[in-house]
Parts: sequence; structure tokens; C-alpha cells
Amino acid sequence: MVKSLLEEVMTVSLRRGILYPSAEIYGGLAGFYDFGPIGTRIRNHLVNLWRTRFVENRDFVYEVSGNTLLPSPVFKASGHLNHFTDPSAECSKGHVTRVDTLIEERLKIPAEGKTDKELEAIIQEHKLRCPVCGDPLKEVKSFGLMFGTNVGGERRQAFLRPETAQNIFLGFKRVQTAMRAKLPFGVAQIGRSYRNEISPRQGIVRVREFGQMEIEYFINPDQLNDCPLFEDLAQVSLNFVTREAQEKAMKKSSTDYASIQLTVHEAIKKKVVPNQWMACILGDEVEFFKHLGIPEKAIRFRHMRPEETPHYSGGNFDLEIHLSFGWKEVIGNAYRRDHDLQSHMKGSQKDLSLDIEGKKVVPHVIEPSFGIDRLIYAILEHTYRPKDDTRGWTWFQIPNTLAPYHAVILPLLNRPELEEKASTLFSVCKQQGLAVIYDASGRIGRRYARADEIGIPKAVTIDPQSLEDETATIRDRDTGNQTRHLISQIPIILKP
RNA sequence: GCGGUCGUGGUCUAGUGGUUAUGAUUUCGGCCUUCCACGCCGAAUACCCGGGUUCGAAUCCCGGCGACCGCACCA
Repeated sequence: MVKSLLEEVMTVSLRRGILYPSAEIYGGLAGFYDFGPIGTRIRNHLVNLWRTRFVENRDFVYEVSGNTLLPSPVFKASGHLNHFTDPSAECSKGHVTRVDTLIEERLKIPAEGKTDKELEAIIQEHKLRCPVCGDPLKEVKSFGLMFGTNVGGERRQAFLRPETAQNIFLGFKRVQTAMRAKLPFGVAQIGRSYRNEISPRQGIVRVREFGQMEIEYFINPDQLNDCPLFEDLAQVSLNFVTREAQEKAMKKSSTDYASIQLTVHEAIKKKVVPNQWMACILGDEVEFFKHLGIPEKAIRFRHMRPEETPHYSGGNFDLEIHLSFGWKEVIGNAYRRDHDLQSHMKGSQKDLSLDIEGKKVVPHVIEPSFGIDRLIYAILEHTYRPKDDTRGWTWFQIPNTLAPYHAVILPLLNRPELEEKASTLFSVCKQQGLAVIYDASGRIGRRYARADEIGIPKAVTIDPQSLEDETATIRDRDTGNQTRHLISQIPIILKP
């Protein structure tokens, strides 16, 4: 059996404790994965890296942490509820039809608020058929995107959020007043979201519960071309797929889109992006990605086509990563104008505008939204190194900043003197805040292999010479080369 | 959701109605050993779940669950 790269990476991940199916001993549940001990470490490192760059290093970004379960009026206002509980039916040929609109159009009967069963009864009664091919329609199902439940004694309807963003809009006024924030400012959130995908696919790339790292940048609509990050990011080079390039390719019924290379500065000048803020946000992402081990040529920004974006969008740019099964969205960058705040103003009857020089201003929003799980998969796939002639085992060339541990400490031989020295070094490293593990079992080559397989960048070996001159070797994961250092210096050398 | 392929120790795998269910590797214990899974000995661990057919099912049938691929879906 030939395994796809996806299956290979998933198998290694399973074996090495990176991730595994949720509730696996009960057969699992499609679209749900747990991170194991190694995966959790990598995930935490990724999240920390993100937080450091986009929150801690910015004095105008505040991080919040919202609940995943929210009452239904939130999603009525946001539009998720209407958009995602369309009752549909399928015919025997597989055409899916929205039955509420069908009933209203054909029979002039209002379908609003009817249950699936009631709609099905109407279809049966009036013998409605598939509008495409005329075949009979099967049972009516609501393909709801959101997981719903009921809360408390009153059984109030609530849903698991399909994106982290809503909490930020809901708490917008609180954050702004509490932090005395002036436009522009950002509110960040790292959390989980839920979408009841019809068919999850490709391991952790399309799952039903997933992690997101999002920022809503709130910007005065008059200052969209006045981004404080511009100076730092103007020269960052971006790879764009324009709408024109997509149209051109689609005419030839190809999905092989041509891309163009532009700096942040040029992208603004040539109006490839709607405003300076958007360009800077994209540039910021490219800079962040330089630390993740994904080659630059595997990253592009695709301008979403009009039919892919909602009416209120001022331009969406997906950061896509090339994976073994094609280009995949990993970050959605959406210029949402004032849509979200306006919707919640209407829905809640609360004023979410800001007073700026005596004028009521509803900020515009640009939202970069990172999918944590697919980003981790992309990192794993791009840093995965299969067995070859030089190395008889698979390994991950994960950047040091993301690797699960800084180093592994190994006594070369099974001798008390060596083990004692090694475990002393191990304790010292831990005291110095290094993430290290200790491994004394099996022959040395096997232990190097074990460390490589989870991407540990350095292996420190205590050998008989260590007893004589207080030195030890450091093996580099990427080259296999060893260098000898004073043991007292090793914790300093290992510091990232 | 539809269709195709598939489901055996942690991993990979042999096994087309009756086997102590194959082998490798991993893991663990022991020995050996001055550095890249490739020295030796030993041990542990498996037929996805539920029904059915049959004297007897890992094997055949039905249903479910899960994986991969294609279509559809992915505001």
C-alpha cells in the first residue's frame, strides 16, 4: 500500500504522541483530534510565538479569552444562524436543494419556522421534485453549521461559536473603555471554535473542533492608510494571486494560478490590497512565517473572488500554504468594514460607536484569523524528512523555537558514573529553564533516532571522556555533526 | 451526505471457513558495547464494533464506526 504524505505524517504523529483521534478507544469521532504530549508542546510553542509577536510586542493589542458557548441572539445578529440552518434535501442523483425556498417559490406557502418534518410532509403532499433533474427528493435535513444546545432551566438556545471573533465584537465596548483604548487598536483571542462540517477531511486540516488565533483590528475608517506598522513592514515581499490571475486561469479551466511578487509598499501603490492596514497585516504574517520552517515559495496570498466573499467584505486575502494535496487556506484575512459592529448594534440595541472629536464613529475591522491545527499540520508536513540513505529513520526539521524540547541528555553507556553525570547535567538544564528530556535506554543510535523523530534539535552525550575532562558532545539534529564543549557551558549553548 | 478502496499487536504486515493467528520493527527486562535504530537472549502486546449464516467466522453476508480518495459541502 502506498501511503500519501498526509497519511505518513499522520501515522508518525500518532506513533510519537503528537496527536491522535479523540475517543479513539471507542472508534473515534470524525473530525476530532486530541493533541498528545509532544503535539501539545509544539502547539504551545506556536501559540506563544504568535502571542509574543502579535500581542506582547504591540502596545495597541489586547488579548481576551472568551467563552465558546454563546446565546442564539448573538448568531442571529451575526448572520450565522440564518445562513447555516438551511433545510435541504437531496435527490437520488445527489443534487442538494434548499427546500424552504423551493416551497415558497412553487407553492407560495411560507416555510419560515417550519420543522424539517413539516417541510418534508409538504413536499410529499405536493409531490415536489428535484428542480434540477426531476427525481424525487429524499428526507429533509438541516445542514446546520453550528452545534446547538440548551442552557439552564429555561432551556435557552445556545450555540458553540463557529469562530472566535464574535466574543471580541460582543466585548468591544468593555475592552475599549477598560483599557482606555484609542483607535486604532486590536483585540486578540486564542481559543477554540466549532463547525459541524458535513465531511471532515485530511486529518487535522478540516476538523469540527479547532483552534483559532484571531485579532480584530479596529480602525478609524478615515485612517485605513495610516498603519503604525507600515514603516517596519514596507519592504516585506509578498506573493499575490490576484483576482485577474484567477479569472485567467479559470478560463482555461485550470486552477494553476499565476502569482506576482510585490512588497507591502508596492501592493499598496498598485492597489492590489484595499488599504495600507491590510498590506501591513499580510506583511506581518510573512515575517511571522519566517520562524515556522515553511519555505517562502509555499506561501501565497489569494484575493478571494467576489462569489467567495460576503457582500460587506472590502476584500479578503487568504494566506494559503502549498501542501501535498494542494493549496490550503491557513489564515483568513478579512476586511469586514463596520459590518460586525453594526450588526450587533442592531441586534442588541446598544451603541457600539466611539466618540471621536464629537463625531460618532463605528470602527472598521480587519481580521486576520489563524487556524492553529492546519498551521501545525502545515509545519509538520513541511518539516517532515522521510528515511533516506543517510538516515534510516524519519524525522522533523522543526525550528528550534517550535521543537517540543531544546535537547535530550544521554549517557553514552549504561554505567553508573556516566548516568550520574548525565542526570546532573539534566537537572542543571532544567533549573536553567531549558526544556530537556533524559534518555538512558537502548543503544545510542536508537536514542538519537527517537529524538530526531520528534524534532529535538540537540542531543547532548556524556561519554567516558566526560569523566576525564568535563566535556560532552552536542549532536546537531540537522547535520548529525557533533561538537565537544565544557559541560558547564552546555546549558548556555543550548539556550535558544 | 453519495460513490470507490480499506480496517490484524504501538507501527508495518502474512493469513479466502477449522492456525498455539505470520513475520518484521517498536516497547520493556537482561547481557554486551567508546557514538547514529543493523551484537545477543528473553518478555509483552492484535483480528474496529454489533448482528446474521455456519458444527465452526479474522475470513462469508448485513448494519454501524473510522481512515484515505473523488463528488458535493467548507458564511
